Amino acid sequence: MNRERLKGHLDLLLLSVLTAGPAHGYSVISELRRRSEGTFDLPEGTVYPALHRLEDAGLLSSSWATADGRRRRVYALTAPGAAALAAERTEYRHFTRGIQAVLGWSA
Amino acid sequence: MNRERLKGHLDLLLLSVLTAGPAHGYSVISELRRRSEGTFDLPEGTVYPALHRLEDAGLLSSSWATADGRRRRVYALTAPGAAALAAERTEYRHFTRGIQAVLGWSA
DNA sequence: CTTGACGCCTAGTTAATCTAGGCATAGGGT
DNA sequence: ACCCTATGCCTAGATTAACTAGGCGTCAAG
Repeated sequence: MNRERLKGHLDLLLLSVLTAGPAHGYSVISELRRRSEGTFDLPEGTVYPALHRLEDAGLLSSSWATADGRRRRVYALTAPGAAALAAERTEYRHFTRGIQAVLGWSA
Repeated sequence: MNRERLKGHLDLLLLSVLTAGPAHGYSVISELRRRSEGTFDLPEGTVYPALHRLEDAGLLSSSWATADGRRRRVYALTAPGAAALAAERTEYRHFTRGIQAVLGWSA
């Protein structure tokens, strides 16, 4: 997948994964890869800064956890985050409708 | 429409518009706005450089025309351009399938 | 004791798009 | 005459999202 295509859609993906429940960064990456069947195999350098940004924006909250001697930062969707996700979904649909209209796809 | 979302999809849109026949830059912008019902209202500073890039890549060919005392550069899809468009469409579908899979949309 | 999976992080780079201007013709309004 | 808008083209530089390329550390397997 051409990376440029992802731009502007990353937050949608991250917030979406976290609707299933709190998760740490590494597992978010795995889950994204698993759900998309390899289409979205994002480097850590993409995901971690994005999670930090979303937390700074108040859309996620995080806390440290330890499992098997490894420390993890676990992220959870906040109420504003859920609202932002809903907005992202709406915008995404708007976007795809626009593309389809231009392409002449009735779908 | 958040502009970031467009990134990586611009070529798809431009090439798509030109499947309807040759057109000049300004009309491509209008057509994009019309077909998408205002969703894609792109600044000239976005479209003109993109058309130049596509022409440099051999996906478009251009020629000057004059109408009503105004000069226009008319762009037409080349054979490689049509092939690139087909590839773009496939990649776009791949992209949307990935998103939908992550969002849990069966669509 | 090295390799790989797990797990986190960030400084600097890249590159696509946008901003903000410039230039020119035509026509309508005042 | 003058200005404004629509039409039509262009580009240098700014913006900014995502990526590259590293770093650090734990643990289990071979």
